[in-house]
Amino acid sequence: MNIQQLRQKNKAEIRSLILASARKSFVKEGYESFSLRKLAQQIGYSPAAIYRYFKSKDDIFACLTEESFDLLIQASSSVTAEPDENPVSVLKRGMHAYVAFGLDHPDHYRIAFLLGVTNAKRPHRPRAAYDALRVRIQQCIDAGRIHPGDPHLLAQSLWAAVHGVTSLLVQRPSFPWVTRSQLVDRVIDSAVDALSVPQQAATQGGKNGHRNLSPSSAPSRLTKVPARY
Amino acid sequence: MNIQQLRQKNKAEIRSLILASARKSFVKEGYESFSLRKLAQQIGYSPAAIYRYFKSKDDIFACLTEESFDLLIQASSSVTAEPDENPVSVLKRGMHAYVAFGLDHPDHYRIAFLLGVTNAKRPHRPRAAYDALRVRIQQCIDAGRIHPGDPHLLAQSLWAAVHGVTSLLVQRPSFPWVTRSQLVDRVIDSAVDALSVPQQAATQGGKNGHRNLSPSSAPSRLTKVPARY
Amino acid sequence: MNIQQLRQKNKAEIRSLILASARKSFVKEGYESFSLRKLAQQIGYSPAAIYRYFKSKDDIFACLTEESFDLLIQASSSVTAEPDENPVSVLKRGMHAYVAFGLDHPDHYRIAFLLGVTNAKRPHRPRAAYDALRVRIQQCIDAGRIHPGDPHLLAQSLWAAVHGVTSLLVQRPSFPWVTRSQLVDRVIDSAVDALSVPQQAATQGGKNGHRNLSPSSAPSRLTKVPARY
Amino acid sequence: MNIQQLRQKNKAEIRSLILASARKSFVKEGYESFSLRKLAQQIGYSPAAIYRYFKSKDDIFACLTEESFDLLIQASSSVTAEPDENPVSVLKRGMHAYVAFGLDHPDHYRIAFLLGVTNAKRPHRPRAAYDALRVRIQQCIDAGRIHPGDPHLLAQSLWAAVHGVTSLLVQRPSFPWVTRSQLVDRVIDSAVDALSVPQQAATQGGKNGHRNLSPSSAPSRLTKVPARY
DNA sequence: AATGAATGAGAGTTCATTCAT
DNA sequence: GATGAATGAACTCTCATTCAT
Repeated sequence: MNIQQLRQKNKAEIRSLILASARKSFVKEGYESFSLRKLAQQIGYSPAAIYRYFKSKDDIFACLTEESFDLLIQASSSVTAEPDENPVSVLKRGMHAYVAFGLDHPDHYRIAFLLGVTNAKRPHRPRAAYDALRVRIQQCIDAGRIHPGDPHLLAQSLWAAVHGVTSLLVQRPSFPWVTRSQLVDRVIDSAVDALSVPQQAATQGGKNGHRNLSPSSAPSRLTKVPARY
Repeated sequence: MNIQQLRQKNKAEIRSLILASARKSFVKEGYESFSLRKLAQQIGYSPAAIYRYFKSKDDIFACLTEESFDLLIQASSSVTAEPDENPVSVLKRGMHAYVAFGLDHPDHYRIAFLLGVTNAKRPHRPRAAYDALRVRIQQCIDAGRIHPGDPHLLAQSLWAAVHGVTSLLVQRPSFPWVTRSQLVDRVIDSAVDALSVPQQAATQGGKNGHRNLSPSSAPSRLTKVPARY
Repeated sequence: MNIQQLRQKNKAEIRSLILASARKSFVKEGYESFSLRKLAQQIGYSPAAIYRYFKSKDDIFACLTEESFDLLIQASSSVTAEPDENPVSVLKRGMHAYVAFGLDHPDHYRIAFLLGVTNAKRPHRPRAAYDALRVRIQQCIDAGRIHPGDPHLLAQSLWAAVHGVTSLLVQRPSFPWVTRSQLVDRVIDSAVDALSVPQQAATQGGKNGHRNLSPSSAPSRLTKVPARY
Repeated sequence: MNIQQLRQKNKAEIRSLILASARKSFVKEGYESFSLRKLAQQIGYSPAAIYRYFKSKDDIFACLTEESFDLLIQASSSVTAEPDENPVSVLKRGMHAYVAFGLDHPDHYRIAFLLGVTNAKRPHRPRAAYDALRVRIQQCIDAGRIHPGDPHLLAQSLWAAVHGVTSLLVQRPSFPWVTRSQLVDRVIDSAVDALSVPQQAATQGGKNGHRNLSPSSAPSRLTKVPARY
């Protein structure tokens, strides 16, 4: 089995194995019924063995949230500008990457945002993800594509948008949502376009330039965000 | 009869007391360290006494989430159109009421959206709040103030916006947010205005009619949402 | 309902009602899950109300066993000699009455013999039933129908026989027993006949006078024990 | 291997220790006041430690009754025919062994027959003991020593006899019994002899061949059942 | 006569954690 | 490096019982 093989590996990998199993158990069974014993059983170890790799249960949780944040930050920072790509497109692609990460890894997103706070005994860093956002906004402003304004305000409002759609979809999977791509596109487009300086002549030929409320396909084409949600 | 009523009233009050204390403990100490014993101690009862008012711990949680949802729904539904008020204003005021409720009662909001899902053994109803939103959007569309489109898509995108800003502010209180009213206004304005049919001539005399990104004061003036956040 | 009507009655009857319900609950659900609360609920009273009628839970149990013994004694003592009935017949009828009581009221029998002992804090009286038996045996001896011997030894051996068959049938109802009447007849006949002075000439014409091992129908005819088992 | 065996042996021994203590506590204090906590205290363990050896309280009870039945069956099956021993003697010795086991191990007998039923959630097996009895009876019939008849009827009647005397003596130790050996001999002799084909010429010279009601010493001499009761 | 409210005690059970091996 | 054994603490929950009303 996978587990047996992994058990032969080194410490770091076993830590990862434990964390992965912990995350799964934790998200699936909820806080109350998560226990080190069950975790140990799932990975084929004795409960005591876990203490070779983690100081305590809290330590596991801390690592769990840390890891989740790292991945989230990495996912949303990994978006870099393509040659000749306009900064608004980069901004939107970053936001799509953020959402995509949350939808692709709901366990990580849940842990990072649902439990990381109440339980955390040391400060965590959603900050980094936010900072990347703010930098990209500033670049849009500098390029004259977004109306000047407090970059913090703008970044926070965009963060609210992506966090809102992500967390709703992740936490209420059984709600009768419209298709994920429609919803995500709409949220991101609304949030960004509302801040944008209209690019009347070039991009859209319509005389009044008002935004089209049917599912905007443009962002999907521009960005490389997989259409999987 | 009088006695019976008194007793029932008393019982209901004690139930409320227990629920209030439970909510506080629960939100403050988190799921793991919440226990009936501590709860009982906090309200000066023996652990066994609680069972006169609630069938079990799960029952307490169920009541907790139910109550929170009821209040949230009630808060966001309570907004009704004033005479001659345009439907977009009503929509925005409803969204403000939603956010205001979350910020005013963060415990309720946390319980409704953080734990209501993972833990709930019976389906809950964020639905009602969403439906109110959808109806208001439809009224905007009917009035020609919002571009026609799938009301579900529009409602869900607005919900994402208000939930995003609310949950971020509630869950990350220590983050260096801009002022709450600025952020909330911006998020709501962006989300709604992005969907709106421009009212060029009448409301804004500027030649290009683009929205002003400095804190929009218009909605605050129009709506009666208290400026408490 | 029956319960409602009974509730109007006097103290003694309510005591009986409680005892009856207690017996049923107790025998059905076993010792471990029997509780005053459930008992109270079953009879439509509050738990506290029971204390108007019984001092404690132990008191209820004491009364329960006492009552069972009383009924058992009464049942097996109620057999009296008919005119011209020979004493062996009376003896057997008494034994049949004992068994019949146990089979007809398994709850009473169980309580009297299964739990009355371990739990009893004051001495109980299976004695009376035994004494009746002993007296009847003595009458048989006096009539020359049973070989002389220690009446205690004889009585105890007969008691063993009837208790054995009764308790097995009562406690192991799912065992594949032969028909109850066959088994009971056989046990009583064996136990008594083994002590008896053969009545060769009159009753059985066979030269060796050995007993017939096919289901002896004679006792059934002689006695008035209902053939219900 | 050695270590593993030692550990297993040790584990088995501790299980036995726990079971023994449980049996004693249980029989002595009765069902109601038996608890894992007290049990743990008696054997010098923490309550939680017991769960390393038994899955639950019910598991302990199941093992308890199982063990008791095993021993009872083993005890009564262990009687085998000596060379030239007549089958009636074997039958009686088997019955004596049954009673002797019950008297020697009253706790086992109580658990097997008092609680094995009410409490057992899975069917238990008094059956095996009964089957051994039936086989021995059949051998007596085949040898012409017992009158032909339904072996089930005969076996059940004998079982009633031995169970009756055993359970009375075990459950009512304070009753003024005659000496145990007298009573047991009488019960077994009556039950068996009543079924037997008289062996007039050889064994008993008396012209009427009637059984002697003074304590039959014959079985005691023939059998090897210790005269300990 | 009966109840609602309350409690102290205790039940079985699970947990995170330690430590000798 | 890993385990078996063990524990103290805590859990949810039920119980018999009391007492003011």
